[in-house]
Formats: sequence, structure tokens, C-alpha cells
Amino acid sequence: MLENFESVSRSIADSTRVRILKMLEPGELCVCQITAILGLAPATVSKHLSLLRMAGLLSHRKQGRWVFYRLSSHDNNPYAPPVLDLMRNILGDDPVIAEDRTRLDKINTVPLEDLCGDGRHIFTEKLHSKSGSQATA
Amino acid sequence: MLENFESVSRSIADSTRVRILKMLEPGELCVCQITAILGLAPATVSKHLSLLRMAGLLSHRKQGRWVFYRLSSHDNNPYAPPVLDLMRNILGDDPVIAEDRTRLDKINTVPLEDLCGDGRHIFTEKLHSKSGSQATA
DNA sequence: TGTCCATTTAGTCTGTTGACGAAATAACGA
DNA sequence: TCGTTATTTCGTCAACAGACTAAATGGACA
Repeated sequence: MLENFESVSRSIADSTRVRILKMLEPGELCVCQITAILGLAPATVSKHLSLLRMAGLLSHRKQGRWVFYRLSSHDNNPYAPPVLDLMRNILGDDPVIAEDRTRLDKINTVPLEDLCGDGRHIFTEKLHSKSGSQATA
Repeated sequence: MLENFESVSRSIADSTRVRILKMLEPGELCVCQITAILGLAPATVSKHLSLLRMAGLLSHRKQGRWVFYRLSSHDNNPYAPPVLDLMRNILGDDPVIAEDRTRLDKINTVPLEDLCGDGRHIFTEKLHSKSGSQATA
């Protein structure tokens, strides 16, 4: 009960995890895509994703070497759905969230192989450069 | 934006603060009443209340030497109302929350002067004793 | 004015959290 | 099978959070 609610509320009490939840609204993403958008170390991102999954907010599936995460449709935690519903209706106009969305759009124009492969660092750098918002990668 | 949401989500990410929000649903309470129900040091409770107020979840009014807190109806933080609405619909059947409600009912039978005065410690002790749930103070 | 008492603030201590790099794991392709 | 690569786990470290005690604040009342 209170324990389940706490795992959800603690999950959304961190801005990085809120960013993850918001960037997954349009659909599932690979870990390397999420990592590129956030600009954090893979280990850090993995830990956040694991925590969100444990709280019942995310589901994941493996496809080859890639792992895709999506907003959960499970019933593990009864408090997850109402919280996800609430989040869907807010923060769309927040600057940080909006910038993430811009990066997401840019990332969707690049094949996963390119993003996660050799060109990874170069692309991620462009994604987070000062002129990143209007650069065309 | 994200900052305002974070102050709310961090507020509800602690079980003590969730207990406070739930015990204030029926109506306002004095700090000494909240302290008695929680069984924590007054300074600790005061800090939690201050944090909840800063997040826009609580309002307060002074009456003499007592300070009464209630669920906020202000518009300081746009994320406070939807979160309070969500909370109203959940956790009513949680054991901890239910026990707090029992203590609240018991406290409401005692005049504030008695609760905050000399008999304070004795009453609080009864409130938190093993047989406290069925004791009649 | 001075005392009493509810509440808040200040200071401290301990446990938790979020970041990282390095090492382990797992799956693909040669 | 072996190397490569995406992801996770492990170990570490600095920053934060929540608890307490002690001291400060502020209103009530003699």
C-alpha cells in the first residue's frame, strides 16, 4: 500500500526520471537513445530505468542487443496508472522537457545503428551543443 | 515548471509527509495534534510542515500560540491541486493511514489545552502504545 | 514587563541518493 | 568460438534528507 505508493512517488521525485517518463510518451525508446537525449553515463541511465521499472512505471523488451523501454501498461503497482495519467497532462510546455522532445525528434531521423555505433559520441555532442536546438545533425 | 512539479513530487515522496496530508483531509489540525499522531519530535514535524507549505500543498493560520495547518486551496503551485486530488482517492485503506485516522478520532475528543499542556506526554504515549487502537485514552 | 509555552530555526549526525568509471553480462556477427 | 557492443552490476564518492537536541522566536496572560 503505502510502500507501493512510495516507490512511485519517489520515482517521480527526480527530474531525470521525469524527463525519461516524458520522452517515452510518444512511444518506446532504446536505452542508447534515452542516454543520448539525457547526456548522462549509460550506467546512470540504466539505474534510473531499473528503478522506474521496479516501481511499475516502465516496461521493457529485448530485441537483439538493444533494450526498449516504454510506459508501463502492467498492473504491478496500482498507483502507477493514475500517476502516469497525471504526468501526461502536464510539463509539456516546460523548457527542459521541450528541448528533450526536440532532441527526440532529431534522434528519430537517425537509424539506431548510427546512433549507438561509432558515430555515437559525435551525434550526442551535436545534440547537446549550444546551437543544438536548431542544428540539423 | 519542472521546478514546481519537483517540489510537489518530492513532498509526497516521504511517508511521514503522506501521513500528514492524509490526516489533514477531514480538516485543519494544530501542530501539536499532528505531532501527537506522528509521535515525532516537534522540530521534525515543523520542518515537514514547512516543506509541504513551500510546495503549495498546505496553508496555515495562526490562532493565539497555536498554528493550524490545512490542505491548501491556494494557487501558488499549479501542480498541487491535481496531486491533492489524486491523494484523496487513495491510501484510505492503508494500515498506517488507518491507524493515524484512529488516533485522530481519539485526539478530537480531547480539548487542545489538554493535548498540548501538561498531560501531553501521557496522552501521546497512550496514543502510540500497543493497545492504543482500542484504548479509550 | 516578564514568564510560559507552542512553534520554528540552527547545528549535528547518520543513512540514502545520484553521479561516475570499471568490470561483468548477453547477444550478434565474423 | 571469439571479438564487438549494448546494457547492467559493482564499488566509490560527494551531496542531500530526515531525525534529534538545544536555542531562538513570538504570542498570551499575569
